[in-house]
Amino acid sequence: MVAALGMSEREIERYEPATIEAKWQKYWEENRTFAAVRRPGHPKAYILDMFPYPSGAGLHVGHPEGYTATDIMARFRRMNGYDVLHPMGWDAFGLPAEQYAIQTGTHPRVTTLKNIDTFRRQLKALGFSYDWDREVDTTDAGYVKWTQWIFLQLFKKGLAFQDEIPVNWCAELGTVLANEEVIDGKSERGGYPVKRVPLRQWMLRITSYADRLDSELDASLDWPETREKQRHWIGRSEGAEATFAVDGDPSAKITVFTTRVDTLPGVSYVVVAPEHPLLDALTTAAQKSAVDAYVQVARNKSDRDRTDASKEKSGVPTGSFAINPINGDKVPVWVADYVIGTYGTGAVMGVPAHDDRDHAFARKYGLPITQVVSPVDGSAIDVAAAAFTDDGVAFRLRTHVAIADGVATADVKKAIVGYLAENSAGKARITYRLRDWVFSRQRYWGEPIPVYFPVDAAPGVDPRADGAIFEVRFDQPIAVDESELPLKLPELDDFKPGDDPAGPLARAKDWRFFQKDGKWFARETNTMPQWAGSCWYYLRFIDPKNETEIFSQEAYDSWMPVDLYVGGSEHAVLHLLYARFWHKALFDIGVVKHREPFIKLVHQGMILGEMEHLGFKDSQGNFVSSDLVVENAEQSDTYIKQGDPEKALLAVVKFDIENLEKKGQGFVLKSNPEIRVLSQSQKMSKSRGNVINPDDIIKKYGADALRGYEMFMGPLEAVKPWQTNGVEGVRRFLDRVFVVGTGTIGGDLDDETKRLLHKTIAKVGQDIEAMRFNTAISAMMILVKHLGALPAVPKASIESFAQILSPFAPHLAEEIWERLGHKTSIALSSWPTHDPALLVDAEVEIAVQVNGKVRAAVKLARDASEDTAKEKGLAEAKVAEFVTGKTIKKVVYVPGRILNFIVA
RNA sequence: GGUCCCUUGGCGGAAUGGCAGACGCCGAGGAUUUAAAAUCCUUUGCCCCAAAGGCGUACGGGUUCGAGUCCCGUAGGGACCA
Repeated sequence: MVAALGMSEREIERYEPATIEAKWQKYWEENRTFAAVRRPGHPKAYILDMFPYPSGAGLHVGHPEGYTATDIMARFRRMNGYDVLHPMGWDAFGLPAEQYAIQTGTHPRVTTLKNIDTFRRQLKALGFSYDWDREVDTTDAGYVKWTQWIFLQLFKKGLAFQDEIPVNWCAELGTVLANEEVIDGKSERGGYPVKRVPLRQWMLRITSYADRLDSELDASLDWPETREKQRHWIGRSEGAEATFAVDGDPSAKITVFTTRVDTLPGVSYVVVAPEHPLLDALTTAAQKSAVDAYVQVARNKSDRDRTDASKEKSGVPTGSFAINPINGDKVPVWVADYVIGTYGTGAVMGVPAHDDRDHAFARKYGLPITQVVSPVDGSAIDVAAAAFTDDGVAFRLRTHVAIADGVATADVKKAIVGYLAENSAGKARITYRLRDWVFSRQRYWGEPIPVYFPVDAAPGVDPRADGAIFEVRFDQPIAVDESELPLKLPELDDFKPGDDPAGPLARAKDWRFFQKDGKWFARETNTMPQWAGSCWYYLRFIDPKNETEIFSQEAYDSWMPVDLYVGGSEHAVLHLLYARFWHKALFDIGVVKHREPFIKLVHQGMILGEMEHLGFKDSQGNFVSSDLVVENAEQSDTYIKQGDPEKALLAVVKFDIENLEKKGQGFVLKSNPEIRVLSQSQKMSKSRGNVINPDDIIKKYGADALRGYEMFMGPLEAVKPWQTNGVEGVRRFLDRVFVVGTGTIGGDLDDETKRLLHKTIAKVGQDIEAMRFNTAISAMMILVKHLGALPAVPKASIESFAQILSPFAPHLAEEIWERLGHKTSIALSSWPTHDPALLVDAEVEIAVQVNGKVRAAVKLARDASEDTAKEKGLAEAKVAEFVTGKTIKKVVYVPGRILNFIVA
């Protein structure tokens, strides 16, 4: 090919990404090429990445995946005349810097700033078109000020409040964790044990937004399945409350919540939670010791353990009886820990015939099981054997209000709710699974909560003195005045949490206590969780340096809402739900003008390590087929033989693909086809040693190659295994681009090249629009191969090609663009136009089938008539062979697509 | 256990219901080279020496002139929830 370009005599210049990339990164920075500027009359695009936590490990290959995708979108929009806001910043509060501080004494700020520098350098090396002048850092005082300001707005609206609640206290981490940060009784981060203890906490009343967080997740948002995940998390359920009178105690009433109020006539017992306020009153003298003992045990179990469907349910009778409001039945009242005190009403009705959990409970304790719902055929069911939990029709109801057999479940519900409402014994009610958000952390490295409390002490007592006697009036919180924000963290030498749940800030006495008008006050010593800063950073990017307002109205109107938001699906529920909650609260006080912040959401799929083939050997050195091997539950990445009582660890042997062959769905050893191996790609992790460092890839292949490969791997949303060979493939493509783009330029555009060029321009544009980057790259590869085969590359074709390449491989595209004689950045050029007339070929090749089997292909005018097509099709020898001597029963002809002869 | 998603060559993946496997990787053969690397060309789903032909999108059914694509069921995998 080089010879074809007439360059064999000359010194051949090699594509050197290191030189080109550094040159253009410097150019963009010096020229502020990507400054976000709003021009009248232009559309806008706010294209946002989930900003990273700047960890000490630096960038991993997952970051450039989503970041390249948004960069392509941003560059594409700019070339199409949009004003683009494409910013980057740092979610920089968080535990690792603080843990490091505890171990080494290095201030978290020092660690954080160092890590940010690393991340910034790495991101700049990838050539992303961020407006770096808008960088935000959640730990920066200028940012913390507005995080605290939002907290104060929530506080003033009654959305931030204190509560003494049983929380997940992790002594090792020295902090309280949110329910979602606790997995199987251990902390998500670190795996330390978590205990339930009552503690004063700041809470955010997210539940008061539950209905809107659910209902406003509507079709106007272009979101993936994440929408459903959030719906499940919020867990709206329509049901009813029913109030049971307590037999012999006119003052006591037990209200239960149920989604199956139609089964109220089938209640055999009522259960209250161990935390239920009436429990003491309900417990008879005879049952007191049993109930007390039961409550004692239940107290230390987590909600998750208590409600785990796979665990056996337990309970104790209270000795009292309740009156069923629908039929006057007397049923026993039990206490059981599968009912959670803070959920619903803290009490449920037991209908063993129609609920699996109640069924198991009734069988265990010998409670009656009465069928009140049947399938639509009205049949009796053996409910003693299993619960019938489907909707159906009424079955032999005994109720104060007459309901005939055969009435549908939905109508039974209405009739019963109607009766309950009329008799003040219940009503329809909607509940949510969503809980209020525990918002305080007993840590140092977070935003101080801008609240203080009066201190009660004898006159002259200084609460800072050792042994001083005083009381902090936590019941009288006072908001820090907005003019005093930001409330900065005190300097500490010792960041250890200690065993005081008040947190390390409690030790900074000169910071914590202050005098005003001669009276002592104490600051809140809890800090905010890491979520706080990320709840609103997208709002700060629009006006990041504003010191007097959170942002200006002009900036808001210029850029909001976010048009495209790309990030990992691990944030599908929490971050995105919290951010939506804050946004709605800000909407209600008129700070923002849109109900939802993120119009379109995309999750990039995780990049896994390279595929591995693992064989297993037992202690005798014999291979064990992988279908007889299971992962050892006690230690990840270790394996044991299925059903081995000794749980002896198997030796793991990595195999090269050369030693394996395909059999069925997997691979077996060539040397012994009975032995299957485990073929898998795993998450990248230090311990597995399969981590790919982007710096190494850039050094060896260039940033453009890394960007291109990550986009070429497959669909953005898919989980994909890394293949370093694939990077080499993309690098070869870029090498060819360089040769073509710097070779002999000239000559006229022939018709075939012209058509291919226009088709490619159109396809790449459409593919970018739909974020199908892999197929866009494939189309460009085809074009480059064609251009490379020409004796000289027509200037118009290489110019347009450089432009469509530029969102993907911006450095190389700029270099070619400049060598073609352009003085301004290709990033500021206009996306090339294509002629739609050139996209459709006048003549097309279509397949000719006989009985659905392809026998030949014919060239036909796109709009050829059926008669012409038939004639041409039958003229093909292969077609004739299969048609001759048979009757043509039918001809299917779809112009430009298919010709099918149906013969008998 | 529930909900949702997925399953296409040796690998990553393409395919508005219309010629399955585009593009890339790996492999094979060739050119170039003193030799190698790099590069370029050819080839590359399976069966069959080859051709002709047949078989092929996890498996079993169905709808359709035509199914990777739509419907039902089964198996396997993943995510979230419990």
